[in-house]
Amino acid sequence: MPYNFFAENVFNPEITINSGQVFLWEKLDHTWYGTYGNHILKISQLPFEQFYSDTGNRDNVIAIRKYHFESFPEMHNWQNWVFRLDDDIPEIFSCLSSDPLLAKTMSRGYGLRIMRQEPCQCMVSFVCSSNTNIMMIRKMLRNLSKKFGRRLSVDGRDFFTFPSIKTLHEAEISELRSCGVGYRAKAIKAVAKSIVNHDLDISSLSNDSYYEAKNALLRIYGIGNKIADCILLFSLDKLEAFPIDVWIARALERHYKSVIETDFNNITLRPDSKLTPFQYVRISEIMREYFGRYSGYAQQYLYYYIREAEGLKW
DNA sequence: GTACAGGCAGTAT
DNA sequence: ATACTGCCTGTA
Repeated sequence: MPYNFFAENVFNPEITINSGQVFLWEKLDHTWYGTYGNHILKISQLPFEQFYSDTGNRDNVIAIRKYHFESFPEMHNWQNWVFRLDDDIPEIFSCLSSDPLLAKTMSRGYGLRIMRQEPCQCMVSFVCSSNTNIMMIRKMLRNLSKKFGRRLSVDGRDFFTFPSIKTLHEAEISELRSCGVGYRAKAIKAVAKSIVNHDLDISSLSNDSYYEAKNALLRIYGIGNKIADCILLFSLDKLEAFPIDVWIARALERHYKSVIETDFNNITLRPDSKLTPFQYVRISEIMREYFGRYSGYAQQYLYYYIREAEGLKW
């Protein structure tokens, strides 16, 4: 099944699932299924309901798509948590729209959300993301779930929850590698170990500052700047994080060169869009200052924009 | 066969 | 601080 649900509207048009951040969602027969740690989430589309506008003008018919949310086991009102419905999108829009490119992109992709992921799943997911592509990441995570997760039957179909950290910690490197994760197996174990041993207190990280939490993550083998920023943004509520992958680096090179390459900053972007660790930290700082406390949303819109603009294969 | 894909760690300079 | 290297695995 082709993987093409990038930026598909889930609640037309208020909310969008973005495959760039959530790897274990799939759509089957107009229904979305997703993995949130130990839970399987389900979104079903209901038939369109038609309304006449309040003017009573019969030509002015509005079709509204409604959705039904379920979870296994039951998690009350999970959609509010997972889709961050408390984020004030109009406020975020007004904060970011002083930048012309973002104003344009946000208008077009209005509704793109940052989904809140289960932290342990998020850590493992992005550890798997290094030096590979989205298709491969999805495959790795599906294999891990199938081998180490819990089987759950939903709508007569088998789903697998995400493996617990304890299970991953106890797994042999060779077993992890059998899931196709390659050399990342060592890093997966390192993540699991740091949580099991309480070297990393995952539950406190969202209360810590961006820098404190990031430094804690960076101590773990296999987690560098980019992966740490993804974990912070997608599971630890650090909306000020600005992960820079090669795509974002390309977007910056095309559209934000003047913001970055100033005499004061003394930075020169390389043509191949690769950053040294020092450059990463510096440029990330510059952009976080430029976009402000919702830099993470800016990053998501830029990612959305550049992948669409540069031609992409999913 | 080779290049490449949403990085990272290790080493040398 | 930067440059260079190797790394699993599947696809083009």
